[in-house]
Order: sequence, then structure tokens, then C-alpha cells
Amino acid sequence: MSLADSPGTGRGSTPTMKDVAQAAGVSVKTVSNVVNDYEFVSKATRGKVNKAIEELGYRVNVPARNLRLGFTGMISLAIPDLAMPYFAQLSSLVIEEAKKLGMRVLVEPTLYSREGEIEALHGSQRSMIDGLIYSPLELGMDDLDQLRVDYPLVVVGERIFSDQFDHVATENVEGAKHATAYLINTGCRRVAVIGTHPGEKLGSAALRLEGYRQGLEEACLDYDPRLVAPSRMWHRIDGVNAMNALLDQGIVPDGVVALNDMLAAGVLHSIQMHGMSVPDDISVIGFDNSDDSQYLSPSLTSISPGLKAVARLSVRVLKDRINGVQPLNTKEGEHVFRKVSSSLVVRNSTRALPGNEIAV
Amino acid sequence: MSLADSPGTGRGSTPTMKDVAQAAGVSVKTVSNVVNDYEFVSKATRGKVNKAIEELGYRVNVPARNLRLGFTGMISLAIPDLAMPYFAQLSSLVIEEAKKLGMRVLVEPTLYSREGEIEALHGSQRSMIDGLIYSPLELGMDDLDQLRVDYPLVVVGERIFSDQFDHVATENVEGAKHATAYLINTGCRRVAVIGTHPGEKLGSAALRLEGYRQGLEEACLDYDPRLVAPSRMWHRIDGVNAMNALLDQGIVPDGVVALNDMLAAGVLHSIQMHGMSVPDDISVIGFDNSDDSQYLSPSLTSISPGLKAVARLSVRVLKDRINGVQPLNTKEGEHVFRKVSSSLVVRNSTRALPGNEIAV
DNA sequence: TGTATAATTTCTATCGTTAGAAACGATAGT
DNA sequence: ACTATCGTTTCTAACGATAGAAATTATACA
Repeated sequence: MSLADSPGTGRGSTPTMKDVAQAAGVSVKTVSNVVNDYEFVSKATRGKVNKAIEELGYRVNVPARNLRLGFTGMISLAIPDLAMPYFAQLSSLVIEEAKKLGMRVLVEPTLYSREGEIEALHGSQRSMIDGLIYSPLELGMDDLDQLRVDYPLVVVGERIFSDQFDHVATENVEGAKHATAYLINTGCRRVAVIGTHPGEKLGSAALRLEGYRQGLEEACLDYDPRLVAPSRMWHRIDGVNAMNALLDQGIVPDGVVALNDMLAAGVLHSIQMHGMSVPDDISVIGFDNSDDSQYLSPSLTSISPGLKAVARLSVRVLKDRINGVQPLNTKEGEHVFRKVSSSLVVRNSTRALPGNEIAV
Repeated sequence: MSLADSPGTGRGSTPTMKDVAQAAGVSVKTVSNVVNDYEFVSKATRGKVNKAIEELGYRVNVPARNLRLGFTGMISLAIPDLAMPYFAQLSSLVIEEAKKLGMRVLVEPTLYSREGEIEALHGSQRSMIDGLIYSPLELGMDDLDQLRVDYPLVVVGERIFSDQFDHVATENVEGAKHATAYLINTGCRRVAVIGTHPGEKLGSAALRLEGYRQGLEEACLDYDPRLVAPSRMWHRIDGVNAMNALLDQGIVPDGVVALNDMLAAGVLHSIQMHGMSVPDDISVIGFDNSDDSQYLSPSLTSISPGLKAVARLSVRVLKDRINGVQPLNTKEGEHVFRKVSSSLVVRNSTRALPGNEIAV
């Protein structure tokens, strides 16, 4: 009472079920019955109640309902950095997907810190969410027991592989293999790869490099270490630098697989600054199919990791876990492991396939 | 009961205050007193309770507390599109700022639709939030009464100007003026502007163009319509096209104010493709100081709109309204109107100022 | 030792909702 | 007319927390 009426809280008094009940001359339970579409409510009462609801402008108090029901209708999405296009896009898709299933999303940027990632798992927001979609960057295979939480959890990404958790990953290996094969199919014979992380065994860089190797192998081309340009960061400038390094050494590939689109943008720039043309002299293919890849010049052929499917799957699996139903077609006790298939989006930074215009 | 215990809900049973009280052999109120740092709790009891809390792994149930207290500790942030870098960055900063003040943020992308924006104001999440930070794109001055809601609201952006709402805006006019003046100070005499929206009176494009005019005027340079290149969209490719159009007509400026960084990136590209150099032949300055402006080649001088300050201010004002305190130094009944000052971030796409190395 | 006072702790109602169980009319079967 | 049955509505106890008021214990002062 004292709280609700306290002056200057800045909120008008919202009508409750009790008010509606009073106005309609029925009990609270009846109002609840109407609101929740309980079968046995007479047409007359339903009408009275709805009229009262209309007149008072009543809306259910979601937190109160949730308290009673024991869930909150909110899930959390923990990502390293919301300002990164990749994660911004993922968040956007997860929010959209969750909305379709009647859930809300609390985005939690962990800001590249271990503590942030652990906090997302065990922090105080725990009680306000029904489940968590978790995309770790710092935590790895050594931290599996941190992940053993007592609420529904879906892991996203390539840092952790374990059959103890539901997991949605992207086709990094297959995607990079596809990219490499496509370049070879369009006539490239010296395909470089930009942005590798030497020594890394897990994570996108390693997996994408592996795909590159498989692509070469399947085409019976040799793996040439001189065509592999490492770069720790994956910003545009790193693409410029890595490609400059190659070209300035006199190593001139006829195709480039950049491990993400920002690198690819830099590669385009470097090639053009060296007086060569894309795709006539060198074809370039990126990874992520980020929003602006279509706005580069030339527009960038890229591997689309199917972020939409990642969002869709992870939200659905999480929702199933929350509802206690076995997700997808897993057996009791089993966990989901799904790789979302990537696809090649052909634009103008690669040459046409010989013989036909349609991409593989 | 039936709910909490129902099998397969996927959540372990969380201990409540009652459990803690039982374990510590005290009453629930005492536990509450300990948790909320009530003054008059004996050291001994406090110890017992804390021990029990520790042992049971108790955490307060936030929704329950919120129900009792009448607020939720959550605010909503309504933006057009989370996948847009500008809004992703804003969201990121708002989340960070809110966290500092103990609040959580529900990001609500309105997806460029009127309904989405109205839903954000009047939708069902209403009861789960304490207030709203609102960045409209579709709603304008004709929709002021939609904005008259009965909960705390802070408007962000340049679509709406009214003294009936708390409002945080960015210095569009001043920023563009600053950019223009800076180019002139470094020796430019024919400064072009890229990305205008002819006919628009409100919104960033119009305000930034106004700043450009003021900059010229103050330097006693004539406004030359031929140096004004419109572009409805503000993507990289639009910058390429607009700048190409200029150069191909033989209109060669010595400085360019691009109305955002993506346009600027395109402008850089166009200039370089025309065989000219930045900044030696043409200086380029962008707007937004987006994350990747530093990774362009050359790195881009840009106006930073002070998004961080926007986030900071809007969150603080909102928090004050929620708490019923008069925000900033406004008088009772008055509303906040604050323009966040922009700043010039000098990089390598502009020449040095004559006479000194330090920027204005 | 008795009582006033202060320091602690407990009791209990409440936030807005849901839902099992009980109560109430009305209709139907015998 | 008397109970059985069904549809409909109300009663009441939760969900997990907070907080005013009451009750208890400890301390101080006369």
C-alpha cells in the first residue's frame, strides 16, 4: 500500500484482477478463468468480465503470474560483445525467434572476460530466467564443470565440444571446405587462406583452416604453407596487412579464402591497392556473410553460417528443455548436438563456374 | 507444489528464505533482515544465517522480491534494429550503464515498423519493466500522444522534439559543423557533403546538412549545391555511388563530409579507384566514429556522437524518474532536454592542421 | 530488585496471480 | 419429490519475498 501509493514514483496505479472482479461483480478466480480461457465460464459472465477488463484497461501482471507459475518467460543470451556485428546479428535473431515462442531475451555481454562468462552462468540473474543460451569465448574444455548448472542450458559455438550439454554449432569445417572447393572449381590453383591462428586446436580459426585443407586435398592440390597467412585479430586492417605481406613477398595467389568478412574486406583493398583486380586476377571469398558483405566493391562472395538456423535451433531446444520435453529427436538422457549447415552466397568477388551460371 | 515438483521441468529445487530460516533456526524475517542489511541483527544470528545461506547456496528470488517491492529492476530499450552497428553499440553501452545502476535491459527491436514501435510503448511487456528508453524511427511529431504513457520514458534520437518528454539527443548540427570547419581549417576550400536526404526536415540527415551549411557560412564559403550528393541509404555502396557520381561529372572536391562512416568507407574506395589519394588529394571525414572506422585504409577521421554519454544520460535520467527524483537539474514538472556533445576523432583521412599537430 | 528502555527477533499481512477444492444452482433420471 | 450429475462460480491457500507491529530478550538506571 505505502509503496504503491507513494508519491512521485512516476507510475500510475495499474488495475489488478481484484479491481476487475469488483467492477464485474464476480470473484477473482472467475476473472482469472476468463483471462486464461477456462472452459466452464458462462457466456454472460465472460462478457461482463471482458467489459470490465476493457473499461479498466486491465493487463495481467506478468511478474506476479510468473512467480505463481514458477517460470519467468525470460531466457538469457550470453555473448562476448554485443557491439560485434556477428553477435549483434545473432542476438537480433535470437530475440526474434524467442518472441515467436512467447519468450523474452535478456542479452548479457560477457565482455571478453572469464569472470563475465562465469557470472552469466552463476550470477544473480539466475532467478529471473528460465534458461540460458551460452556462447563462450574464454571458457573452454577445461571449464566443463562450470557449465554443469541446474537449469536448462544450450551451448553455442566452437569452443566447447561435449556430449554433456545441448550444443548448436556452425559448419566451420564444411563451410571452409566448400569455399575452397568453389574457388578451385572456378579455376583457381593457388588458393591462399588469411587469418589463421597457428597452434590453436579448437575455435573457428582452426576449424576453418581444417576445412581449407580438406578442400585442397579433395581437389588433389598440395597444401603450401606459404599461402597460409596468420592473423590473430580479424579486423579489416588485419586483412590488409596479411594480404600485403603475401603480395609484397611476391606470393600471388589466384584465390583467397578469408576466415571472416572483415578480413576479406581488407584483402579486397590490398589487392586493389596492388593494382590488381578482383575477381579477374584474384578471387576472394569471405566467411560469415555479414550484412555489409553485399556492399563491398566488388560485393563479396561469402559463406553464410546460417545464423538464423543457429538462433532458431538453440531457442527451440532451450524451450523444450524448459518445458521438460526431450528436444528434437534425442532419446531420454541424450543431448542435442547439431551443426547448422552453412551455405555459399555467390556475389562478384569470385569468377563464374565454368559451364553454368548456377552455383553448386 | 505440483508445479515445483513436477518431473522433468529441468530445474533443480532452489532453496527459499524459509529453508534458510529453518536451517539457521530463525524466522524468515530474520533471514530477510540479514539479506537486506537491517541494522539490528546480532552478530551471532547474522553468522548463523550467513552460514546457512552459504551451505544451502541460497539466492534471493528476484521476481518475488520485485513483486513485493512493486518494481522489476528491468528497463526496456526500444531500437529499430539490433543488427545495425550504431544501435548494437548503443545497446551495448546502455546495458553496461544500466548494470552499474543495478538494472537489467530488455532490448526490443522494433524492426522498422510503426506497429513495432507502438507495441514497445503499449505492449504486454509493460508490466515487467520499470521504464523505457525509446529510440523511434517511424513515429514522429504527429504521434506525440502515443508517447504519453503512464510510466517513465526517455526519448532518444532526432525524430521527436518536444518539451513533454525527457529527451537525449546527439549534437548532429554541431558535429557536422565541426567536421566542416575542421576540413576548412586544414586547407580545404571545396568541401562536398555525401548522403543528404532532400526534403527531410527532421532526422539526422537534415540536421547534419544544416551543420555543414553553418560550417561553410562561418568560414565565409559559399554553399554550392553541386557539392551536395544525396543518398537515401547510408551503406558503403551508397557512398561509392554518390562519390563516383560526383567525380565522374568532373566535380572534384578537396574535402568530403560523409554523413556516416559507412558512406565514408565507400567514399574512400571511390576516390582510390579514381587514382587519387586520401588525404593528399581529398580529405574525408565521417560521422558516428563506428568501431571499424579505425580499421579503414586510411583510418577514418570521424565525428564521435558520444554514444557512451547518450547511454549514460538516458539510463540515469530514467533511473531518476523511476525513483521519483527530479533528474539532473530540472525543476519540478520540467523535462530533461540534453544534447550530448560530439567530438572529433582525428585519424589519417584528413591532413594535419597548419601550424600545430594538435587537433582543435 | 523492579521497571523503563533499547536491542533483537518473531508474527503476520501483503504484493497479483493461479488452481485445487468446496459450494452453489440448475437440470435430469428414477 | 429426492438425489445424482453437471456446469459454473467462489473460497482459500499458495508462489517467495518485504516490513510494520507485536513480542521477546538484554541492558541500564534508580
